[in-house]
Amino acid sequence: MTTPELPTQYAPADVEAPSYERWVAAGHFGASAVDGREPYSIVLPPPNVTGSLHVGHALDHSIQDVLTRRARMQGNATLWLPGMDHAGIATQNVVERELAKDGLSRHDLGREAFVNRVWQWKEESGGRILGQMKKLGDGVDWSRERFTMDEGLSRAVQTIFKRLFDDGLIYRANRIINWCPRCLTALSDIEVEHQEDEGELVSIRYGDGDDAIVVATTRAETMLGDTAVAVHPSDERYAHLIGREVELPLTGRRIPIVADDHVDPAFGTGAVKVTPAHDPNDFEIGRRHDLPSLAIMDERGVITAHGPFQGLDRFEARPAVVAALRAEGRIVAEKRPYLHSVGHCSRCKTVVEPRLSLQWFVNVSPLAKAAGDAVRDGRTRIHPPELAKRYFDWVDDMHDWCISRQLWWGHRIPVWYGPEGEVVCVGPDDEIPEGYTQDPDVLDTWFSSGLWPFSTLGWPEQTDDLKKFYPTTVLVTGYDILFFWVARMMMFGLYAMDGQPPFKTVALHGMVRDQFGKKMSKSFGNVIDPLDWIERYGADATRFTLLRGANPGSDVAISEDWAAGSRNFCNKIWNATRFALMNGAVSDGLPEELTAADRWILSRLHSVVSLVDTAFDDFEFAKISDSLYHFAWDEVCDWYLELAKIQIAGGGQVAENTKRVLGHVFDALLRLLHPLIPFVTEELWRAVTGKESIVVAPWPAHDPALADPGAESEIEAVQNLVTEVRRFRSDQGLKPGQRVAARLSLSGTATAAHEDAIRSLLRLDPSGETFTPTARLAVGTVIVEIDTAGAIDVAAERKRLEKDLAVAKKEQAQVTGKLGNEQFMAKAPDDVVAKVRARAAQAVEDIARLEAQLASLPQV
RNA sequence: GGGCGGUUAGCUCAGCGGUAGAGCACUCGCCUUACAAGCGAGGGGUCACUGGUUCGAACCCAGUACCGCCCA
Repeated sequence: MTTPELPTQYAPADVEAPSYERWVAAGHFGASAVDGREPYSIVLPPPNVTGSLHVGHALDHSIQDVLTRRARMQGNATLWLPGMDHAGIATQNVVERELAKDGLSRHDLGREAFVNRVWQWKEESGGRILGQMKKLGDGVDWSRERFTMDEGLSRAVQTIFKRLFDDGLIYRANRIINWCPRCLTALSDIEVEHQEDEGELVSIRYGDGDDAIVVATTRAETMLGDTAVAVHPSDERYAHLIGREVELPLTGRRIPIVADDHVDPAFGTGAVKVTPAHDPNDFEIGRRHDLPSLAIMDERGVITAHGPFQGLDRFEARPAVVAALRAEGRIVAEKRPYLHSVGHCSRCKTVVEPRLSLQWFVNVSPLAKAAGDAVRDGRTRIHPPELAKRYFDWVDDMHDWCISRQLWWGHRIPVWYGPEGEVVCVGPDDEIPEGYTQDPDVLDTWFSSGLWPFSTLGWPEQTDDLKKFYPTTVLVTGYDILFFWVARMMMFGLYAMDGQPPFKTVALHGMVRDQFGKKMSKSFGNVIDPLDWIERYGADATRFTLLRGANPGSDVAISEDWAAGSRNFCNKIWNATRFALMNGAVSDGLPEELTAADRWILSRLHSVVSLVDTAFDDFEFAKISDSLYHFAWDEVCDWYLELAKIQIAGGGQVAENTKRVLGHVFDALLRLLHPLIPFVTEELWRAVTGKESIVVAPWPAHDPALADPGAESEIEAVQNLVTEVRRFRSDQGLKPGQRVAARLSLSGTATAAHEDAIRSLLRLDPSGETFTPTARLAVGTVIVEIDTAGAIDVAAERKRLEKDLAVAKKEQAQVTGKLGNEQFMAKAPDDVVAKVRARAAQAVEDIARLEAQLASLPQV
């Protein structure tokens, strides 16, 4: 490409899709198990096939893309493996809603037809996500795309189920589980969201006279299923009642009063009703006292107990029961509203009903212990480390995991029942015994996504992929699913892979929030669609905005303004590179002879490479983005390009050399930026180098030999001088373009060799024969005399000088205070004392200079 | 109730023992031929509060207040 083809504004839409297609076609993202280089592997946390990518995914994917793009440039055998999970409940819900539009339920279709219907939906919905990933620029290996319901992954599910079953770690039991009466399935503990809801607390008197006992409840309707009242064994108020029976109102049943250690005597009246079939704690009490469990609701939460309440929904039954009790004079107290914690289905927000039912469970204790130990002994590192505690709290106190779901969409439980009640767990290659029927339930989606880091690599076969890429290098995900998902992968990975954890590092990021740090929510109307931003600002700008705010483990606030800022940055890079190309920048190695400006920018480049490399070690994407942003904009664009203009304008060998330095700097800068903003850098880098793709270019090497403190201080001195004089010009109302005559006394200072550059940057003409300065500036030891071509604004100048003088005097006071402090002089380290001494000297000099300048101002 | 994190410029956040920083927003001046998605200059902070440690604290320690998150 030749320069004139680059327009003055970067147009992401023209560049993104073609670049992405070219990358994929060239096979740049493909990984190979026979690649002899160091492996670097990441498995993408699979998005739900039902959903679409939101801005949180955009952050998660951007981070993984940055890591893998850099790893690839560093010469690793790099794998980023994409895929989706089947999201059992969510997907089934979506398809059932579709059916409901036609007045159909899944039962009308039957299991097989329904599942086929879901597969159809999966094709549609999954395709949308893939398209979104391409728009973001995700450099994933599409040839390895996986889906949790694929044949291979299903085989993995069945294999591990059988192995756990045979090891006695999977069992079936009648337990109180979390039940969603709308989804009609069991849920695990973590699929229940607790929130403070307004309810009621009703105190009910059971029994009469001496036998009367008052219990308090937020769920009055469950009293229909009470089979006891419990009190604490040492509670003297009730000692005389223990072992006796009391009549349960409305039912006429007589129930025992039992003593149980788990009753809190300080809560309410100290007596609690016991409903073993509808409350997990009561279930335990029931077990300890051998109480019957009386179920009073069906799977939809409708009362089945005989009597006037039969057929009422649980929420209709509640006031009805209270009213009936009140009519009998049994309501002793009522508190309304009463704030208490209520569990909701994380999928549909329905209030969860504890329900006694027969379900499959994983005995997690040995698995969870191994998962904790792997982090404790450093085989897996959680980053940032503060979040490891949350992980430990969870795995060290994990309850058995209910894995059966009463759904049709998912991996069916590989257990078959014989006519005589035989139970057989069937492995993928086992034969199913004649006449047996399969368990109707499917497995929790997390059961299959827990296998993701190795099932996607071909497990249970010992594939080359598995050998090459497991354990994966790093897992990138939000801290919110540390125990939903990460802990499960740890448990299964360690179990299936002989104690090898699935990842060397777990890098956690935060949630994406709006510009005020508020959570994004549809009802609040502050949701940002990443695809919308990609269209309006470009994929690079979208990514850069997210990455620039991404500090390890902490939330990321973003706003439209910042996306515009990122777009501006991309445009800046675009134009700067365009300028370099217009001036003949070539990247074919550095010249022998370098100017101070050249050595300065190379020194700065070297130091930013080192800074970026260090930040990568700790996943400090904000720091990476920020240092590159400032290096590119403040140092390359604002100063080096301006200095290079002068060097090129001078012609000769220096001009030729400058073109090569420009080429070198932009080549390196674009490569450093590429993982963050892949599209614009690809387009520009191809133009600068004429090579095929930056995707496979090497990551810039950190070269300490380029460090040049001498050049740095020389150019800094030039910058200081130029800034000071610009400030004077601005205060004096001189237009930026207006040329004025000046006399510079630079000899003996660090700026001595740069008069041409200084004059050019400041638009100062040489002082001629008739030069008569109207203003005299002292910047350090440099004297600048200027003919401002008119009367100078004395008031403005006085104000400026007085301000500077006040600052200098404050500094002097502070610093001399320190030097006069014996303790400080005795105890502070030498280098600090030396620094303070230097500051003191500087302050004295500044004050003298500023006072002299003030004195020389004409009196008004 | 238990735990974790936070409180620094108008907003979002860096800084974590030795001269308070960035982006955006704001003010002023500029279409200075790479870029107005830009250039130059500028204003703005008792670093939540109270004690302590230290020659020295935004930074370390203790407590208080408020905010957020996780778990029960």
